[in-house]
Amino acid sequence: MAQLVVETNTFAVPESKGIDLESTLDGGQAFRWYGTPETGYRGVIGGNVYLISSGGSGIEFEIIGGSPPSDPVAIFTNYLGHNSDFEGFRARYESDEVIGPALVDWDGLRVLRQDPWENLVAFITSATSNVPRIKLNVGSIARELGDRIGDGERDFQFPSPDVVRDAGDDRLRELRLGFRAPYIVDAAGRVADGRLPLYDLRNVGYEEARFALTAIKGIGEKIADCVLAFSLDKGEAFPVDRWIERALVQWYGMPENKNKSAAADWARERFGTDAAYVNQYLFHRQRMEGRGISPAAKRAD
DNA sequence: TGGAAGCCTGGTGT
DNA sequence: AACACCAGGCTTC
Repeated sequence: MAQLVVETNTFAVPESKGIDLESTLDGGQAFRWYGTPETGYRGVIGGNVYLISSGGSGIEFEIIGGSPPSDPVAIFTNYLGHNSDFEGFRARYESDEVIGPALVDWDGLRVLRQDPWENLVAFITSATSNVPRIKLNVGSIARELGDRIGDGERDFQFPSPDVVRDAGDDRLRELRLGFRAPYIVDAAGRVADGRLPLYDLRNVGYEEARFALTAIKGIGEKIADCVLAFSLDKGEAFPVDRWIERALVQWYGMPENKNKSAAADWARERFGTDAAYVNQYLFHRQRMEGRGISPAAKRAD
């Protein structure tokens, strides 16, 4: 079948100048990007395969798979998140004792605005897991249940909720999702038939949205807060894992006896709608320091 | 109401 | 190279 080839499928996004692709795309909030800062990153947003790299004047991207949308720059900019939110956060926290230095060291890190359904599945798979494995799991679901939209080994559109529901948990077990398989199938059914109005949760308050998510089996407070932060526009979301908990005690003097739930409340009280950005910077700093990667060393190479 | 065990499987370190 | 140990959590008891 003939396909119209448009030669201008490369776009520059000047307002994205300063965004660091490595920490933003491969730092634990999104799981479908592969590559390095040198080669650029290849991945899927919606029904398209993108190739992304950093240029002198901002991020440049090329659509290399799927039917090109009418306004790719708008879709891409939306995915990169709300830059105005970041500038406000930066202004409020550049003098903060803890976040201030992290803002200098990792100032290209942004909170993305992803698709809620795909993001929900990704974080259900995140339970007792790690980034490489989450990427493997999400990739398997896309490859086995989604439509091919490019010629690469990972160029598949993430399947819709009804397709995942109909696949069933035996199939997901085959795809090595383990004990998370029934959780994913259950969530898929709820989204597919509207019992969980996932996309509407962007338009309700944080508490209400969080309550709706945690009502579902397999979604506790941590996973809910990840989805709320990374795809449902909730600045108050503050996912607490062991690393974040440690960071709060170590850097902000939070009492050690708090459990994760109380720690999240403590942080939300303190950071308000900046909580999600604070969380992401704390998490990234902990993760990098845990790997012995210092900003100075990064700058040197 | 808090706390610990068990869950699937692949990454990580030795 | 193989083999423990354990992981960015949740539900259940």
